[in-house]
Amino acid sequence: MAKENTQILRQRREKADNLAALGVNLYSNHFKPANRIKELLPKGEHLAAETQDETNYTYSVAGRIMSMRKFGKAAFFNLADSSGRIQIYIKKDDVGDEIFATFKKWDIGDIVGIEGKLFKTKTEELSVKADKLIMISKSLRPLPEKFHGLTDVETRYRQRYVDLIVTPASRETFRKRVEIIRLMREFLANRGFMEVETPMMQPVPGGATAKPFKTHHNALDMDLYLRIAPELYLKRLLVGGFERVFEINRNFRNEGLSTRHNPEFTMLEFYQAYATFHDMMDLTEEMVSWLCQEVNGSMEIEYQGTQVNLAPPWKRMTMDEALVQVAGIDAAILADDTKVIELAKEKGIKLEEQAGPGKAKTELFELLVEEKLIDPTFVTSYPTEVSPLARRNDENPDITDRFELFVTGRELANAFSELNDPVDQLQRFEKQIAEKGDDEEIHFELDSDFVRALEYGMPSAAGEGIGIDRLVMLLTDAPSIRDVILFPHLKPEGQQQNKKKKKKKKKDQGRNV
RNA sequence: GGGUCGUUAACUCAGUCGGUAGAGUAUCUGCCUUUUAAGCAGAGAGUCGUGCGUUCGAGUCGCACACGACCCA
Repeated sequence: MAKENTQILRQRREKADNLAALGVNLYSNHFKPANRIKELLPKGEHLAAETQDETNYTYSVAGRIMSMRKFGKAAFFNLADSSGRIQIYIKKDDVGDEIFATFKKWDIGDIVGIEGKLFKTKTEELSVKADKLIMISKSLRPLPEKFHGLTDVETRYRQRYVDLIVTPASRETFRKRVEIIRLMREFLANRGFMEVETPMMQPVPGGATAKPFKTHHNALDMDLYLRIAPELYLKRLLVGGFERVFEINRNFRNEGLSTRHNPEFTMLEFYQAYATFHDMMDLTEEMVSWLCQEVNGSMEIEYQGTQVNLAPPWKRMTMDEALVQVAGIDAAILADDTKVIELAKEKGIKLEEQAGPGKAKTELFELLVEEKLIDPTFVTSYPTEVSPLARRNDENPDITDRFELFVTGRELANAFSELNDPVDQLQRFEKQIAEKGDDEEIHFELDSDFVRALEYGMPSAAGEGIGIDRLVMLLTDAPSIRDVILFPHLKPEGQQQNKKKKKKKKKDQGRNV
């Protein structure tokens, strides 16, 4: 954290005090800008250099002072509101000695209101010649340097408000994020999907294999988990008769942080009755390529220096095909259960005792294929062994009617024809519990109410999850998930002492035992 | 969890072989009524991430820790 009593902060506070002493309200609340800056720009387009707007209309705008060029008896500064930026010109002769004297105490970073008329300077920059000025909010901290801006990523994440003030690219990324989500809702609503909200606090966390966060409800005196996925609740809604549902909201996973993982992340999950995973592929292809076109104006984009083409149709291949075509594995090995497991071990993959060929294939895929799938590729026919919630293929019970979507070597979506046989589902849950690995934090409990729901009958259906953060990363060319989350999780600043104490305590306990 | 790199003024960054801490922007003072990384002259501004150590002397060398970035698991 920045030191809190530096010279520059003291000077700013003094200046504010001086202004207040002159009777200026530093935090006034009555100025209502009649115009947004963006509206003004076309109104002055036709003006020639050094001429004033012939309508002589008085506009009013409000915003933050971004830069300032002061002269003895005049000044230029740039004012930014959420719509854009415009230059303001103030002249002592126009506003009078008193007002000009208070203006001299204005700083870069202050939020102010301006009334005035449009004109063009001799360098042909459209500007507002100020008649009236009002202080709306005095800034007590200096903004980062005007030329380089804020480049320290830690400060950009911790003090996103400063980042948003001074980094246009950052504002643009978050505008795009909002737009992507808005368009996604529009796309799904147009196809008859209903947006619903299901519990974020769940007594039994399910729908994925992940470590949950635990919390506690005091009045009920019961533990609850922050959801790792909404899947099991959305399927209950299919049972209830809502045939097309979706939810866009946060999931929480109590796992490591990286450029691709934030503990809370946003997922779109949607379910459609009487559909198969093939329908989901069609829908996904259509939706994501359209989103890209809408947001970027093209389906061909660059992600971190790599060209990616999102124009349909997208490649579709089974996991076996991917292992043969992309990883160059002999098809004969894939057909032989023991040889597949041997190959995985040769490649250095550690498999648990009970792991079968399906697990081995999936691991081989992750190791040898994933990162090579740059243009969007649907990989289908995942082994049943690694797909506890997906419907088995009618011809081959060892594989499921499932796909994952990969773009730029990363998983972007996961979908399948849903398992709606309650007996099969119960058995798979039981098997999962019996085989629970050595990781105690992965909380796997049987959701018997979900099985009961299936027993009432769930229509055949397909469902899908799309990681919104990763999609936004792709469509905004962001290298880190923290660049697309407004307030990403970071370790707290300045708590060294606490941590040290904790560590010491642990050590002491260790010795006593 | 492991490795590599980074942390110096509000911001962006220099800092040589271990010898009194530097620049630009920002700030302050003066001049300046069409500038736009305005200009000119001057000034102030530092817990060199934190702690311990080596040394006559540490921003610089060593160790530990914190935070961050990247890579790996």
